[in-house]
Amino acid sequence: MQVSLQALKAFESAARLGSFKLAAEELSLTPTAVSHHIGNLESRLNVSLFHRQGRRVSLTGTGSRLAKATSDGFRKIDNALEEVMKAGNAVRVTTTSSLAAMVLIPSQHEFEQANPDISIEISTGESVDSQSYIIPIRFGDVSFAKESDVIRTESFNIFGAHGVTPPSWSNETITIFTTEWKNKSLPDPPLADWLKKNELDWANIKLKKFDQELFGIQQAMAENGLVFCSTTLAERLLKANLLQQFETKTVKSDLCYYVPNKDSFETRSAVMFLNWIENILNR
Amino acid sequence: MQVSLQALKAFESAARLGSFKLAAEELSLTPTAVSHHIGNLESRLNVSLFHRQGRRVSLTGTGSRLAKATSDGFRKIDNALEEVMKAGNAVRVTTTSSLAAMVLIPSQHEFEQANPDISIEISTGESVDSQSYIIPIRFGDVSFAKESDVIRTESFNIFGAHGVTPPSWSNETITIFTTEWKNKSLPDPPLADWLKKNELDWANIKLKKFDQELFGIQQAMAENGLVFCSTTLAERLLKANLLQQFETKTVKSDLCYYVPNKDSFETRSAVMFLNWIENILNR
DNA sequence: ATTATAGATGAGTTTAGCGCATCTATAGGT
DNA sequence: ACCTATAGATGCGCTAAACTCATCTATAAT
Repeated sequence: MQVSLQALKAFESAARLGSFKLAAEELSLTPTAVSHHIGNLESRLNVSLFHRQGRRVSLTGTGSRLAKATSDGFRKIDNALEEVMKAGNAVRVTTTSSLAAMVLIPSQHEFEQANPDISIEISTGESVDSQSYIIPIRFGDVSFAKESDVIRTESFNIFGAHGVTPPSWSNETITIFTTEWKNKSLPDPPLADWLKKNELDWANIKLKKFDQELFGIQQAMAENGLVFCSTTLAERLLKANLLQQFETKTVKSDLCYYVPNKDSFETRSAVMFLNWIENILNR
Repeated sequence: MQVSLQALKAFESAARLGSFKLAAEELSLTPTAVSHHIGNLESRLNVSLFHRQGRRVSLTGTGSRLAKATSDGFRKIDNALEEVMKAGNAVRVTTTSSLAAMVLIPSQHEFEQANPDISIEISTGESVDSQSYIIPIRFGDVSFAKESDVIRTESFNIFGAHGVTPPSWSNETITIFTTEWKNKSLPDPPLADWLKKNELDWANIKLKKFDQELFGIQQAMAENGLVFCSTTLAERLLKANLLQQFETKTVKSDLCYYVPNKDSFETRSAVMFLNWIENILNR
């Protein structure tokens, strides 16, 4: 290399700020270092870049031409670096309200404790800017997702609020909260399968539908009722004794959570997060 | 600074060439150094920039985004640097054919010997691109030039080819080569003044005019004749005994050589050259 | 299978970059 | 007009960053 890049950086700063002292502050250096750098640059290029008017400096013609180019060049590089660093030290996730509220947000703290240098931003809703560096955890039909992208296949069961007495499936009329997705192309919750597997029928069952699993679960807890929902969402509440499960059997569904092109996330933080969330969901 | 510029430079090169080894060669480093730089970069940014496929590397998505920016940025800077360095290590001059042929070109070698790191390009003709970094040595009316720009005021005299017998001004008819500028706004050579100062008259004088002093001088030498020209151009030929001067007195003229905005040239080489040529012309 | 090559890794060495002390010139206040 | 405070220049010594060397691994080529 003919000239040092650090010298150019010092020059760029000094040129932009019109002062070696200010440049030194910006770069966390002493004015001495800046002076050395610029002197070095001038002698290597055989050009004077600043007019020295006693204790004041001003750019020469050549100096300002060079300053234009260095400023533009370094700005371009700095912007790209900032982008990359943002991506490297934070994880931005978007997903459904239900997964966010029931799993991600409650566990967020645990992850950030284990990885103090990585911060997580969780957003819900369809603001799929498809902006690079955002990790989308999608909810959908398992047959539409690449196998390697799937992080959790959904199983369903009936859960009851804490303290509710186990229902007697034959005698009384039972109200069950369940979900009817807004998006009609999604497979329905496998209630029919579940009844079959548990050798029950529709006779005494009354359904109450919400468009997000989250709402059914909350309603069940609020009204001491029953909810038919995914084990994924119920798990934490079971452990916390806010929900209970009965002697019923879990059924698989065609639903899953997946991250499109999961393996294309290259930042350390994204990789850490994806490993972690996959572990959380499947433990 | 968060990341080292040299590491970025190494990354840019490796990204562009697709190989650490080639990058190392380009930067005159060992592959080890490039590997260290890129590893360092990746760990500081918390991002992997290259996929390592055994002994082969390829950019990740993030890597190629960053590479785009760094390549653009460094290219911009490098181009500007090259411009400046060209200006710093070479002098480009344009001037009249006469000054070029009679003074600049014959002395060019001497300057380049004294300043081995500076090369001179001399061009004539009106290709005044007004391109930056070109030094124009103009020939014109002294009253039109800034005083500080003038590097030589012209004096004129009669000179004869080597071996020609001094003319007897009174008896015979004498042919004198002189100049009539193409550019009519230039002051004529001060032949009238010269005759007056030397107490001679037009009686026996026959003029032959060229549009450049150079031609008159060459013609005089070729035909053993006399030429009325500037001392500036004659000087070197006098020393070389190719021309001789007589007992006549020199007269000043309103003509001069000047360099517009002479003091605005900031490159070391331009400054060196200007000092040197001013010295040559006035010694 | 064997060899040659690209890159990774760790430790030792060199040098570029930086700060300190000192000096000069000047802007700004009294 | 003088004094003071400030910006920058310069020379020298130190340290951390950058580089190389030796060694190791994986893989492409033959």
